[in-house]
Amino acid sequence: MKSTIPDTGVPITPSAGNGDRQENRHEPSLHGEILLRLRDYVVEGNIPEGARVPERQLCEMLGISRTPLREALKVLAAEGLIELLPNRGARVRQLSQRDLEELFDVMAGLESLAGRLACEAITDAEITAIEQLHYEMYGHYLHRDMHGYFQANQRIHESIVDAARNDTLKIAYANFAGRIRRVRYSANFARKRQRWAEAMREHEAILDALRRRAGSELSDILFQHLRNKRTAAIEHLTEPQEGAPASP
Amino acid sequence: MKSTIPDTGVPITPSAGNGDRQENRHEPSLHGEILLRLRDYVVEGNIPEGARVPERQLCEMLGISRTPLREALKVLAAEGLIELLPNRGARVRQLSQRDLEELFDVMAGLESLAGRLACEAITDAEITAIEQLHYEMYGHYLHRDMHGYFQANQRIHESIVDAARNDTLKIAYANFAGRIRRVRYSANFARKRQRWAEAMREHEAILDALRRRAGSELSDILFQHLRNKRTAAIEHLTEPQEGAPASP
DNA sequence: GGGACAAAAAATGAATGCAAAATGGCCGGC
DNA sequence: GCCGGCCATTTTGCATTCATTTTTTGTCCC
Repeated sequence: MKSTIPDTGVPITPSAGNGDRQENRHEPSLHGEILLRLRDYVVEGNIPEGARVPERQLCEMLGISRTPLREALKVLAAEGLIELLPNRGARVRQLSQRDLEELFDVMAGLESLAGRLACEAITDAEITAIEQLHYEMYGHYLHRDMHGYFQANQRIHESIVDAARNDTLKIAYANFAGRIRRVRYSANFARKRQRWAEAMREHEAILDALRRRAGSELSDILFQHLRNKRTAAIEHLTEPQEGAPASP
Repeated sequence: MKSTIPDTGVPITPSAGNGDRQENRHEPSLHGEILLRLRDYVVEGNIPEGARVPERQLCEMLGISRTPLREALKVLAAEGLIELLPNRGARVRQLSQRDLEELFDVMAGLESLAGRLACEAITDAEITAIEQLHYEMYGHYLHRDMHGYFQANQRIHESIVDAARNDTLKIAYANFAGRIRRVRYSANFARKRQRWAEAMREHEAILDALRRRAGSELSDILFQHLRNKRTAAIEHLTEPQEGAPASP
């Protein structure tokens, strides 16, 4: 069992992931490329939590020298994905339960904001598109298709963020979403039947408020929706035997 | 008029500023020290917007080599304070009006969230302390003491964020606050009499909702409060001749 | 005299080298 | 037999050096 990073030649996902971060619009620089690849690599959970990330190994793996790697590590540390212990290297950040609660709440706040802003500017066409996604998601729900449900769900929330017409918010949202991506996955997969139905009802309410452009109301609903997600996720973490994790 | 950074020996404020950023709890490392100093230096507006920040000059100024400086620059770029043009160095980021609007809205969302969370956990003592600050601020308002008013105002908003019991939110809030600090200053100093009175009324409503632990309501009020601030700030920027900027 | 091209100069991006601190193993002591 | 201190090795942090790109300047031609 490899407890650290494999040293095969350049195995990291070829940076085709998100691609729309802060300053990374067109990245010819080695440092930027490394940053994107490392971020994806960490976000996707390729390194166990709390594991040491030796610079040397990463350098060999990426085929670069330590300078650009260290620059990328500093940025990732600033983003909260890893932590740098003085003279003792970088570790993948361990998220305590408290950290997760905080992150979920911040995400809730950002989505809540997104909903409020979206009500100011969203077009009927965009709402129709979200309705489309909603029905799609409902289909996955009926078929008990967790994966499809999860993806449609993600796209709905992304659509709301997009409709907010605020790139700064979008970037911040993506940043925080990255930090809890692993947990969100497992939380969704571990969703119990009851919570699932509840989530569907909440999404109905979200759509309703969005149609009426009721910003303040939508803000409340989205916050509570994320709060409930948080509760489900934390419950899953503390009692993982209850919800049977789906075979991935 | 020095349009760039002075080259006197180590003139940057000696890092005694905030001190509670992300990973910077106890920073014996040179890179961390440089990061704090550079961040303060930029946030305080010592470099004109859009100005080139030559590495060489900064290195001489700080008495260090280029490696830790470049690491700090990458982090500042990730934070959105500066931007790195490929092969053409670092510039202080120019904030367009749209950028400012977006930033204010995100701040509004974070404060809105902070208010909501604060209602869940705030103690009577904390509310009393905020009331205290409120009366202090009111005194400054009566005496037309802009500076005192501004400081009390800041402390009230900080207190609400503290009461949210969410360090992740606090860090994000500080990060965004740093980006618009200069503008916030001038916006507050340019505040017209009418807006000032309005802000006081809004603060009354904030306190009222806080006392009643009305999270959802407080969330709305705080968002609108920041929205109004945003409007005032943008107006000031587009018609700077109306509000007479204070002497400093 | 003005504009375009080219070469020099400077600055950036990345790699390497060196000192200090940490990790791990070993030996001696209890 | 177990624990603590000491030394070798590894790793980190920073400085220095090398290569590439940009910018400037000088010159030539129109």
